[in-house]
Amino acid sequence: MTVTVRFAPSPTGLMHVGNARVALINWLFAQKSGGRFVLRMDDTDVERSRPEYAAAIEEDLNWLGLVADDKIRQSERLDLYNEAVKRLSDEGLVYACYESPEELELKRRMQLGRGLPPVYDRAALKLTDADRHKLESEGRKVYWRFRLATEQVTWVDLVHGDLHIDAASLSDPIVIRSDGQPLYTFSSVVDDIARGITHIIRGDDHIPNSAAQIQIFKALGGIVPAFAHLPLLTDAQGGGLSKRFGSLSLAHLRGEGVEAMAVNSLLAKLGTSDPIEPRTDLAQLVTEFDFAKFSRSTPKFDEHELHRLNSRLLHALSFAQVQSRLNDLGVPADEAFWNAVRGNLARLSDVKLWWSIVHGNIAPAIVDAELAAKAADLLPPEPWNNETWRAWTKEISTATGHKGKALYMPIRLALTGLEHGPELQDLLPMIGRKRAHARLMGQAA
RNA sequence: GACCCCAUCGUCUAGUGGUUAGGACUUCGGCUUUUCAAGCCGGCAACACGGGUUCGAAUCCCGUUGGGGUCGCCA
Repeated sequence: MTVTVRFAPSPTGLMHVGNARVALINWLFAQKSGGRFVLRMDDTDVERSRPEYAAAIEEDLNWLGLVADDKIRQSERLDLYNEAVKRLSDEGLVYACYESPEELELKRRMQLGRGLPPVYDRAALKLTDADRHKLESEGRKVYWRFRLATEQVTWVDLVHGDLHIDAASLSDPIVIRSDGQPLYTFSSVVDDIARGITHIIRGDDHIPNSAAQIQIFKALGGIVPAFAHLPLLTDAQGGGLSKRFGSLSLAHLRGEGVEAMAVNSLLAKLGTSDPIEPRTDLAQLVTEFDFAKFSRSTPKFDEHELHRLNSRLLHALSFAQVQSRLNDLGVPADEAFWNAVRGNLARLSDVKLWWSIVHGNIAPAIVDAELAAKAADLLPPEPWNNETWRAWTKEISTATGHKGKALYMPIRLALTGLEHGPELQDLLPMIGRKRAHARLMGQAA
């Protein structure tokens, strides 16, 4: 059977690093197994789902490079769910209930107050046909629950190993709301069967769901897929990631100039035994992927680590890998320039700054006018090459007696206007004699 | 409250009864004649606690503590 996985976001908000990690790992596993990756929009919650979020999620996924082999929307498949419910209710595995949400909430509060687990008491199971008619004639809306078998549900999880949940500790899941809308726990299983999903890879928080869903898979006559429950990411303080939702959204990170491959590299390696190192393409992440490398404990996601990784990634990018994007930024294709400056980039758009320092017009920073003027004087005639810098600074040193930082820093400031930057040996020939001379004399050039 | 998951340097982890407890990131120091980056060399830094089992425990068992998750007509 071909491996088939799915990423099933609900389009109720922007993708953040936690969702992205689940999507990535699904995709990597599919690639590694020569399988398929299905994108399923879980948009059955009509009140919260928004088409613009669905579009944003797809945009984020494309940015990361996680292209789906197949796309489905649950809102377009309601008939499928209704038909499945009909089948199960004929078999007595799904039953009609009539409590209002408020009544259920009250029941839960009372159970909690008595120190009991807030599990549905199955009162509706005791209803007779006459009771049901009466309730319906009173205008009560019916909703449907799946009747869980009281058993120990066990499975071998790809990351956790043996897992077991006592179904008695779970409420019978609601499969159809009183407004007729199917609910996730159920519709998800129907689609997983319909699409032949072989592996469900999702967050740890779904472990209790999985127990109920395994029973639904069996009730529907489907093959129970393998499960992999990934430990949820926490923030650097160990708290839930949801608090930082906004700033950790993919859209936000992208806006900050974080590379897609920096995100992919971190998310693929965090919580695994592999060192966290930048990878410039997804193919390498695919070959390195293995569930056996994943730890069972919750890793901390550190935004600073992402930014450090982003810098390291940029420094390692070859000219060929960025050429077209440099064009998009309006920076002419120049391999020598790229190789000179890439080690100083925190984000790709920083190249624009260096391009203007080399070829544009900037104001120099003069801290030692006398030294700068002398240096301008000693500028050799062009053509220049990588040896020019060494020969020139040596002459300045002999002429002025300056050396070390006292020699180099004023010149760097005059030439680039900045304290930090690439090797001047590489930059100087690109800046050229005319600009260098003007800047050393304190003129913008 | 009930149920589930988890516990090794600051962080990500290796380790499956006998190791000087290893690596990566961070950090610190040094080298590469200035800065930044990269590279190399070196240093600091961990088995949550308490009981067992055993000749021997980071490793197996029990308990405690701590952290995370779930208990929705959300997904």
